[in-house]
Amino acid sequence: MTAISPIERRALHKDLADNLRRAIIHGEFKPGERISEKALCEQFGVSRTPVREALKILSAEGLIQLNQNRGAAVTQLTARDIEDAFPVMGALEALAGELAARNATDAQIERLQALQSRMTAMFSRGDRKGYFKVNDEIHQLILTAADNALLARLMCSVSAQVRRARYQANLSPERWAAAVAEHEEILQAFTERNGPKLSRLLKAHLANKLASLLSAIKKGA
Amino acid sequence: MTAISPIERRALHKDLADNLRRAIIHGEFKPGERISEKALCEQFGVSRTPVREALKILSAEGLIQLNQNRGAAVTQLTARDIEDAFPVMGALEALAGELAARNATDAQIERLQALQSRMTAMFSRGDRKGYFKVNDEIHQLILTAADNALLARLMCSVSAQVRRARYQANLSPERWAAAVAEHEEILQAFTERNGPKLSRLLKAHLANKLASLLSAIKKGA
DNA sequence: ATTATGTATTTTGAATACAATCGATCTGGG
DNA sequence: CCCAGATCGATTGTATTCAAAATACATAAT
Repeated sequence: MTAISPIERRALHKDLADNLRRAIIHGEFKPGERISEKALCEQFGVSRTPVREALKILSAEGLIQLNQNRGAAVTQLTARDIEDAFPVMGALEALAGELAARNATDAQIERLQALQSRMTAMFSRGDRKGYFKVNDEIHQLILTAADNALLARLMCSVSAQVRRARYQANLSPERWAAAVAEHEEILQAFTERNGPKLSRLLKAHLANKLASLLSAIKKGA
Repeated sequence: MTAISPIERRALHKDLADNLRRAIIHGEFKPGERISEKALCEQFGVSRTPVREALKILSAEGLIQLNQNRGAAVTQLTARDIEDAFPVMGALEALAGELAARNATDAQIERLQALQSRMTAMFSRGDRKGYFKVNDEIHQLILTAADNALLARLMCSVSAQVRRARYQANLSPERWAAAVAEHEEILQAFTERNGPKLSRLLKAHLANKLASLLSAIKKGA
């Protein structure tokens, strides 16, 4: 017997925006690459109207740039962009950590512990994709625990850009191992509900992550 | 003799978005008010396509909400929204202050001093509108001095919401006087290039501002 | 009288059609 | 051979048209 639930009716432009966003973040569209409306229409089998609406959304989110009469192009992440992201993400993550440590339910902390061990497993198995997935879930959980809609919105937008850089610049094995260790410490602080410590660790973790991204970007450029 | 400058060719949807954004922030569209596409078309004398594109942009910015098949409505600012904005704006402004104190040119600091006295003049003259205008210019200048594109983008988006609340909730005379005094201190810290002090003052200033907004919103609701 | 149901009107969603702009290629002159 | 200007194709911007959904209204049944 299937349960009865309200059937969701999604708008085309929303679906398109979601698909494109994921594709761009995952690097399926390369930075700087031009995006043709017509190509998208054929690819998705829809008319130009919803495609154009989706592009406007992504443009507002900063994932693509719209040039007058010259179409859309995936925004290039420069070294400067990453450098700018450092302090901003730092400030936001620190805040998220503080709020999360204060507001998290015990269930959420348990869930965090579970995710942490799953992530460690991914690492020892060498499963990059799985690792990133769990990693994202952890950050998502922290954001949920922080319980601040505005903060969530901003971090979502910023982290999309950072994730994009992460797909561009491949993670080095050394950095990966370090990241896992750092996450262990972060979890520890969380269970202690030690806000300041958590905030500091998150900040350091981020700084390390971004520094590694930055060097990778610079090497690539 | 008129100077020759490149004529800008702005896209219709961009113009529309800019106009609507200003209108919403200035409270010309009331929170919760429904926005009819047809009405906008007639008002601006354009077809629905660019109007719809503009609405998508504003929706991505969080100024309006799009309900499936039910059109657009100006987002309601709840007390919770303002409460959430507290720590976020605080973190961002603190960061902006820190960066600005480090990076500002002498010319920018001079300009800041000029703006400060203009603002004081507006206050003593009781010119609310002029005061807000100069006030915005000051915050804009700090953002410019901070020289961080990402930070600027985020603060712009968040402060748009806060400004919206400001137009909703009328500033009390006491709060106004206090704000002017606070700005004086902020300027002082700036000229001293005292980053930490600046950061602290901006944070306090913001907390006072938001607290006053919050009480006004709550009273109104 | 009140609730439910069917119909009409309005409004939004998406597709198509038309206009304007840009880039590239082609042509003629130096 | 190279460069300036015109022309053509392709792509984007805007308007119009068609389709689907939601709201409002009227009617009927309890």
